[in-house]
Amino acid sequence: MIENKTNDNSKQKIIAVATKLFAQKGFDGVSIRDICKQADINISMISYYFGGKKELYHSITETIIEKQTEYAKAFIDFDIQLNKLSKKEKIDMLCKITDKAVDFFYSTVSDDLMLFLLKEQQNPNAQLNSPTINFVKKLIASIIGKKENDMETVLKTIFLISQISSPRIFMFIHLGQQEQKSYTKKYIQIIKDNLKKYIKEMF
Amino acid sequence: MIENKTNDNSKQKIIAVATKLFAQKGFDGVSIRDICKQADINISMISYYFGGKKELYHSITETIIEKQTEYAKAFIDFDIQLNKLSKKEKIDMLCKITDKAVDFFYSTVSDDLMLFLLKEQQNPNAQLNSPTINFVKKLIASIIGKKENDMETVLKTIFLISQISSPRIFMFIHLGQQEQKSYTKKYIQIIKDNLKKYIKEMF
DNA sequence: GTTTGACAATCAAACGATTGTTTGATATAA
DNA sequence: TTATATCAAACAATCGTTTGATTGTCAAAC
Repeated sequence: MIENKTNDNSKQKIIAVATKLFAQKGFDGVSIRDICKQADINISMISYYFGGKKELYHSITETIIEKQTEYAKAFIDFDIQLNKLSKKEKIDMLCKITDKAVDFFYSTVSDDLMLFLLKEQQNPNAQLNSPTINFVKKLIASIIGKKENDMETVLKTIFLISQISSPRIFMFIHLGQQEQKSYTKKYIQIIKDNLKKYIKEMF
Repeated sequence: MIENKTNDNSKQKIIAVATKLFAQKGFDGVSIRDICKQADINISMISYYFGGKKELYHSITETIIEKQTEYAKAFIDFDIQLNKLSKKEKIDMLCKITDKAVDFFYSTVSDDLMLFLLKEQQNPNAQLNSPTINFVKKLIASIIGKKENDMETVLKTIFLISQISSPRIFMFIHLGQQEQKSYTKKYIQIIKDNLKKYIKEMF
């Protein structure tokens, strides 16, 4: 009584368990035997479905990029008519983006994916080039002036992006899961308010 | 012509290389053969001096705890007379602490140690319990009221601490080393100013 | 309705490579 | 001599991967 044929079930199971374990212990900290044991699946299935451990990891990475790109699409329209906007409109747009960014990180991205993303950001070999971050950079550059290579601008951008994502990361590290859930809603609003205040003070 | 006898040189060499590599690639991402090859030292020396790979890692961890404790000593005197201070004095103290914290992270802690610390913070098995963070928690609790277990207080504390350390982390990730050095000074001041502003707005 | 063949999915077992660790011999300095 | 330091070599264990056989499924042929 074993279910077979066109069984995406196993593939999804592997991805789910792998995402969780990679997020917890990193790429080198997890063996494919660990993954398969927890997913209750034969070891050879990883090579069978993905080609190997690296390819499995890469598969998860691409999922994140897809999610980020999807989220970034909301701002592509703005991107086209960026130079037509006034300074005030641009700043308002930046506030809207931060609002969306916080919502994105707290709704679309699962806890495991979030931790995975965090690990990936610190991976020196990582190839994650967020379209969102690139757009925000361009946006801020267009507000201050046209010096997109101005390092100070980039630094402020990074500072901004860090405020978007880092609080949740610290919640992951320092708080238990139950405590997280009960304070998430209230905390999201705090983050949003602080970000808007910061943006308006910045320009 | 090989230098011998009471040779701390090798031990220090191992620690230096290990700290750098652990920070870059994490505990599981580095083999003791990698460390010894880069330190130009025989493999057996790690077991000889430290007992094993885990013990070597733990040795580096303890170095960080020692540095943090030393830094935290500056506030122990304040800790004793905490309840004698007025609210305004407490807030001023918090501002002083953030100032010291930023200086600490940018002067005492080396780049390798900083990255190592970052990796360690995300390690679910980590045992790093910063005395500094604990003191800041207590301090903020005494400002708001005596509810040290109030989660909102803790959350704000975490938000504060995240602002102290996270910008530097993002500089590590997104900027080259040369760009970092040339903008560090200016950036330290930006961080300090923002932190003080945030603290005074918070209460 | 049954049989057949092709294919995807799963499995236990073995592969060579790499892991952390230990060993026993050797070299150096007190 | 004695103790510390270093070394090449071997150790068992684990790693990612591959193999070859076996399973279940479904459409086509009978």
